[in-house]
Amino acid sequence: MDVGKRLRSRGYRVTAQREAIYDVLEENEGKPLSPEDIHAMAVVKHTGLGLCTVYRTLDLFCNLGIAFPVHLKGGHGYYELNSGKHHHHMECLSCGAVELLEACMIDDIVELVRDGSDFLVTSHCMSLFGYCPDCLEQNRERKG
Amino acid sequence: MDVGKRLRSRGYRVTAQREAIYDVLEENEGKPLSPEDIHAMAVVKHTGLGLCTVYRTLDLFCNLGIAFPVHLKGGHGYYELNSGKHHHHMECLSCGAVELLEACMIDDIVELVRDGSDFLVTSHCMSLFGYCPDCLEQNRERKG
DNA sequence: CTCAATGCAAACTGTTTGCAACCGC
DNA sequence: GCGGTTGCAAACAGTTTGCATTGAG
Repeated sequence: MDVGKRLRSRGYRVTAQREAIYDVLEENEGKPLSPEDIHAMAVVKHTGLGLCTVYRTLDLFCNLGIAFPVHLKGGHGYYELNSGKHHHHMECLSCGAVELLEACMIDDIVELVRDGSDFLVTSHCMSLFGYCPDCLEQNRERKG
Repeated sequence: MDVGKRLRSRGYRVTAQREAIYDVLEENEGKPLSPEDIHAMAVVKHTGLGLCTVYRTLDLFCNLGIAFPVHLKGGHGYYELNSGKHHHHMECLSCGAVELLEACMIDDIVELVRDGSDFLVTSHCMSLFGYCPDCLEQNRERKG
């Protein structure tokens, strides 16, 4: 769907900057880009575009469901003792509680990848996001 | 195994700071901590401990396989056009190339989670890391 | 014409680095 | 005592914010 419509229908203004940024995203569909990447490409389409506008626009696009963040290596650093056991995490969006997740389908996925491409997978990360029991309970109380 | 041994056997020195940091990690096994979290807890065990030492030690611990980074929400921001299609990524550790990965076992995992805990999963992220075909090829040439 | 959106520069946060003092081996 | 390790402060990178100006509706 047209960005202009999606912005206007939600009460946001359609500016040349936002269209330039959207175009860059569209031209690079399926390829993660940093704000700086996006700025570098979008500034060609709209001279004078500021980097902070890129940040603000990406934030808006994410809130509107137009874009979404991708979490690759190099995120904010959290560390954990390497107990040797393989596991993942579930993070509560509300309170930040993290629950351990023993389940891991990674072997199945790696197998699928092996059949479908020549990428050699050596490690991975996966996190689930949602709400922990405590927050769900509190939310229930507040409503009821 | 004892940290002291693991450090010494690799030629690194065993210091009170490193032991304090290791202790904090061990006491919080299974729980992701930020360098600041770790510093706050370790400075109690070793007064005067600097935050930069925490960073250096965590880096060392990761290289030695003693600790490992966990990638939760809030990492370096990459963005992508929301095409509505669900997918993941494979990132090449050598050149940074990113390959799209259609395979997703998330439904199976979510089901497992539903059976095993009361966490409500609303979203997730998963990335595989390894080497892309080009880098594997170049590496082969360099060796042969 | 009004107020959302922008560009700039400055502020802020998380992380890294240069260097002299320190201390494990 | 040698050289790896530390703490400090300053540097750095990525992101956010305050404010006057601009421009979409």
